Amino acid sequence: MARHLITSAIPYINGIKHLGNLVGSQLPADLYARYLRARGHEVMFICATDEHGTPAELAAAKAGKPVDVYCTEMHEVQAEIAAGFRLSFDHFGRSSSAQNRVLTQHFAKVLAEHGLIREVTEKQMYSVADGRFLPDRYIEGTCPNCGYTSARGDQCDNCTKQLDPVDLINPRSVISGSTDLEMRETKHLFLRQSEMKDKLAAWIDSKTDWPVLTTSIAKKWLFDGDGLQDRGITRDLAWGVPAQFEGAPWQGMEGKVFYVWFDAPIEYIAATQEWADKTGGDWARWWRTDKGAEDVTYTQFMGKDNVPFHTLSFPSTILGSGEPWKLVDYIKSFNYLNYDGGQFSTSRGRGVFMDQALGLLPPDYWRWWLLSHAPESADAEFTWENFQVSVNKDLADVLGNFVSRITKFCRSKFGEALPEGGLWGEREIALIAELATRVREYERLMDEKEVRKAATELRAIWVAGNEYLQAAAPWTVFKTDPAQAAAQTRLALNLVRLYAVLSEPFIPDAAATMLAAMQTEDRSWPGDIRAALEVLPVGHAFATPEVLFRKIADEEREDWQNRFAGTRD
RNA sequence: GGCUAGGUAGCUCAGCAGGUUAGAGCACGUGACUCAUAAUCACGGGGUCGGGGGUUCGAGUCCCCCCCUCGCCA
Repeated sequence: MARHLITSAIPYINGIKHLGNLVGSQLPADLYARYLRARGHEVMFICATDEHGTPAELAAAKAGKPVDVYCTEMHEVQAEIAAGFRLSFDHFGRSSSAQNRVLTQHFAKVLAEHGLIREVTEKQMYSVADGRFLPDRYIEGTCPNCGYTSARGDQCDNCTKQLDPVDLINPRSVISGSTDLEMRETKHLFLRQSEMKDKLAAWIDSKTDWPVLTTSIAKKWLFDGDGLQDRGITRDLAWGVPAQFEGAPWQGMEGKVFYVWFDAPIEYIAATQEWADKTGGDWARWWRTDKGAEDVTYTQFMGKDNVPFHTLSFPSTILGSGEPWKLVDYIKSFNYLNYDGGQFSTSRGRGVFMDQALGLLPPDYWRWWLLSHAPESADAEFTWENFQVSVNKDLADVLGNFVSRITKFCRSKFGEALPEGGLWGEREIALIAELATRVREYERLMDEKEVRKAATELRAIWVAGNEYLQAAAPWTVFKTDPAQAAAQTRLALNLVRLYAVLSEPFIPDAAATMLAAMQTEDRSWPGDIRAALEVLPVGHAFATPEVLFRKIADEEREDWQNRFAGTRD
C-alpha cells in the first residue's frame, strides 16, 4: 500500500465550466484517484475553486452581490456539479480560505528572505472614475493599427496586433466606460523565477517519464528568447490575499493583493489544511517531507494552459522557500477538447456546460465518453454523432447488454441465484487466461495514467465476456446438458461482479448498480482471475437489474445538436 | 513570423530501438446465433501511412525541404 497525493487544477470561480475543462483535469484526476483507492492505496484527492482576481470582482458586480458572497454561492454551485459528476474529492476547498491567506503570505515572506522577491515600480493605467488600476484587457479603445473601435489594451481582436494600453486611441474603462484615465506609478512584487532557472531546468530534465506535452511547454518557457522571466505576483485589487500584512518584509503595498497564479497553487496545500481542520486529519504528512510525506507520490492533472504555472512558477515557490515541502512527482497534462468543429467558448456559450450535461444524461455517460476520448496526444473533438455512437455501442450494447442477457437467461432457466453443477473446461480456462492478460495490461495502463488506452483495454475486457457467451452458448447447452450450462452461467454472473470492480473508476454509478444487482459488497480488486470468478458461490442470490444504460435516439441527438450549437441562455 | 503537437482506412485513433502481407473501434457487406437493450459473435471489402527529396539491403517509423490543421508566443 502506497500513499498518493492527487490534485486537479482548480477551476476559476467565475461561472460553470464546460466539458473541455472537466476532461482536462478534474475527471482524469478522479479516474486515477478511484483506481488507486480500488487497488488499496491511501489517497488524498484535492481540488478547490480559484476565487481571487478581477474577473470574480466583475462577475460579482454584474450579479449585484458582494464578491465574497458571490464566491460562496458559486463555490456551492460548482461543488454540487462536481458531486453530480461523482468527482470523489477528499476535499473541495476555496482559495479564499483563511488557511490559504496565511500560507500565501508565509511563502511570500520566506521567498523574500531568500532574496527571491524584488520590488518593481511601473506605470499603469488608472481609472479615476472607477477608483482603481485597470488590467490591460479591461481597457478598450480604437486600434491604432486597423481602426477597430473595440480593441482591448492587450490585443486587438480584429487585426490580432498586440497592443499596449497607451497605444489605444480614446481609451476607456471596460468596467464603467469612463475615459478619465491616466498613467500612474504603482509598485509591485516580482518573483525572481530567473534565479531559479538552472535548478528548474535540471529538475525538468530529470523527469524523463513525463508527457512530452508537459516537458516541451516547460522547456519552451525556460529557454525561449531571453529565458525564464521574473513575474509580477501582486495586483492593485481589493479581492485577494493582502500583500501588505503584519511581519511583511516590505512596506507600501497597501491596497494590493497577490496575483491569482501565485496563491492558486498554494491552495493545494491550504485545501489539505482545510480538510484537516474539518476532519481532524493530519495535513503535514501529505505535504511536509520532514513530517511523513517523504513516501508520498504526488501527481497533478491539468490542461496545457496550466502547465507553465505548475512546472515553473509553483515549483519556484516550493523550491525557493528552502522548506521541506512536497514537490510534484508527475504532471499529467491534456490538450484541448473542441466542440463540433470549433472551440468550446465560455463567453459565447458554445458547447455543453457541466450543469447542462447532467440535465441530459447521467454522469457515467459523460464520464465514459470524455475519458475514452481524452485529449492526450492531440486536441480532441466532441461531436454529438460520436458521443451517441460511443455511448450506445460501448455502454449499452457491449457492457449493459452483457449484464442484461446473462441475468435474464439465468432467471428464466435457473431462477435468480447462481445455479449448481458442471465443471469448467477448456473454454473457461482460455477465458481466464485472456482476462488475466488483459487485466494486468489494464492495471499497467492505469498506473501509467494512459487514460484512452486504459478505456480501450477495459472495453476489450467487456467484449471478452460476450465472446465467451457467444461461443459457450449456454442456451443451447442447456437443452442437452443443464449442469454444464449452469457452470457457464455461474461464470458469466461472476463476470458481472468483476466488471463492476474493474469499471468503477470510469463509471461509478453503473458499477454500484451492478454490485447491488449481484447482491454483493465484495469490491476486492482481482488478483488471481480464477479466484475472482468464484467469489459468488453456488446458490448466491441476485436481482436482475433494470437496463444499465439506455440508448440515445437519433431524434434526441439532433435536438441536442441544435440546442447547443449557438449560445447559452 | 518563431515554437509545440499533429496530418495513418469514410469517421475517431493506435503503431514508430527502421524489418515478413500497416492495426483497432465505429460505419459498411456477408454469415452464425436467438440468452439479451433489433443486442451479440465470426468473416470480409476498404489505406500510394500530407507532398517531394535523401540515408539504408530495407522507412508511416531516421534526415532535409514544402503544404495543411490546432494551440502557445512575439
